[in-house]
Amino acid sequence: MARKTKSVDIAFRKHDHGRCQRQLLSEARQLCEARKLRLTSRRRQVLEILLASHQPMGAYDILAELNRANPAARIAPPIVYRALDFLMSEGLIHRIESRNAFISCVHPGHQCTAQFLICRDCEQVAELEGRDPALLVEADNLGFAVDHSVVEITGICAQCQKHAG
Amino acid sequence: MARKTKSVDIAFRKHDHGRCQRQLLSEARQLCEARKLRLTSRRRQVLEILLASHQPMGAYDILAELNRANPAARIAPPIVYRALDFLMSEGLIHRIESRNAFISCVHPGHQCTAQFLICRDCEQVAELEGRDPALLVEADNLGFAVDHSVVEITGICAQCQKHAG
DNA sequence: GGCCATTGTGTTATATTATAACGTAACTGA
DNA sequence: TCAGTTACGTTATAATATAACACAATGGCC
Ligand SMILES: [Zn+2]
Ligand SMILES: [Zn+2]
Ligand SMILES: [Zn+2]
Ligand SMILES: [Zn+2]
Repeated sequence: MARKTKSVDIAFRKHDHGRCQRQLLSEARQLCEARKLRLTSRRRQVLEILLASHQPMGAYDILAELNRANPAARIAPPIVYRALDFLMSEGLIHRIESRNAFISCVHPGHQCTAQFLICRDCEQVAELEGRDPALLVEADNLGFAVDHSVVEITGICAQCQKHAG
Repeated sequence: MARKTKSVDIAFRKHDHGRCQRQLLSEARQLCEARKLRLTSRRRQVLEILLASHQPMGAYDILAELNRANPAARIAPPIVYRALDFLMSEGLIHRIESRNAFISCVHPGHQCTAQFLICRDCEQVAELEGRDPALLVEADNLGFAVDHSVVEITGICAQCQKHAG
């Protein structure tokens, strides 16, 4: 099997993130159009805030950003959580359970099982594709019907190891 | 490789849980003695509350149990969280990140990477042993130094599928 | 266009989960 | 018994998330 690192480690490599951002937003638009869903302006705002980086953000950080962008409005938590629920349900963002945080998906619509490498130094998160075969076989042996999986690996990314070493 | 299901699916099978409980408490005692650690009465109380079932419990549920057992005391959250931190640091319990809950470890001291199957119907949690080779290879390719992993699979266990079907 | 059903938004209040900060008690080793 | 350390207790508060309800926008239908 050839090694695929194309979209795997984007967060940990230098890349044209402006392009990356526009690309992902455009994919989100297309995906919603195809599914007859409304990517409303609030939802788009929240998505754009998450697309601004490959780092996870807490709901209240997103809330603060929203309120900075709309100084007149005084937006409250439920608005953010509802937008996040929508974006998660469509696979446009993911929740990082071990951080109570949210992050934009780097391959929206793939319906893959998301897996994350989380650097506890630089706080960047890389999203990997694929499933864990061994674990699913084991689940199968137990007659367990898988629904959703959370795979989050914490450690130190290559970049931060260099800086420290 | 032979299939090992010995301790893998204990939470999803009938077993003598009284015995299971006593066994795990005894292992915890031995482990703390070996490591010159103090399994104080508070810590033991919290562990025993978690050992009472193979279901995850929230910190405040544990707190309520503690206060039920000690009606005179009025125990406060930090006491519970400190006991939980101790028990986690020694691998006697695990945190279920996707539930903000805690569960007793079924093979304390193994230093394994814990992996969980979580039934969203009966709420039981089975702890599997082992690591995900594919994912770790990928982490390695990226020069990522793994520290800690969270693997939580949600779905419906065999038992609950039967009841529903 | 007017109507209805549905979906999305805004608002207030509150629930749930977790920690900071600080003082006291218990244990440990000399 | 004393000092150093670890664990416990207490108060207050931070951080995360949701309930409940009113109103607005949208979309299909006539
Ligand atoms: Zn990018
Ligand atoms: Zn994704
Ligand atoms: Zn048992
Ligand atoms: Zn374990």
